[in-house]
Amino acid sequence: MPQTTRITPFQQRVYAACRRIPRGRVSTYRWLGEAVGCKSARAIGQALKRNPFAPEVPCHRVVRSDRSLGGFSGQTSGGEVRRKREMLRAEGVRFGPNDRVEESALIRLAGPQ
DNA sequence: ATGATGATTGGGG
DNA sequence: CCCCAATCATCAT
Repeated sequence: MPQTTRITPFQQRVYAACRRIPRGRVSTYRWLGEAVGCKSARAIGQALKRNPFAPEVPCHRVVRSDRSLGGFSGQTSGGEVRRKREMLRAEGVRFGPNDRVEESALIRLAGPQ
């Protein structure tokens, strides 16, 4: 059983960066990592997966580098991911062919370096 | 401390 | 499509 209540310093940094993604736009696991000084996009996914502040911390606005949706609510495919797409669409994010976020929706957050 | 596990990524076949 | 190595916070031993 994971300690779902414990928020690590790393998670705080990731959530703080995630909060800067405006409505109707999305960023990527990789860019979020750059904004926080972490070279592992997977580690970012780990933190977002344990996000207890959704949707206040908009973890649904983070997608893969190739602009495909990526995971949501602990799943990499299926109904949860489908809802992620719907939430984004409701916020005004446009989608191109085969569930790819439109390029114009991407936002690269400012970070260190 | 050591090993396994991911909401990843870029590269290769 | 599939497989692999690199990456690193977390979790289980």
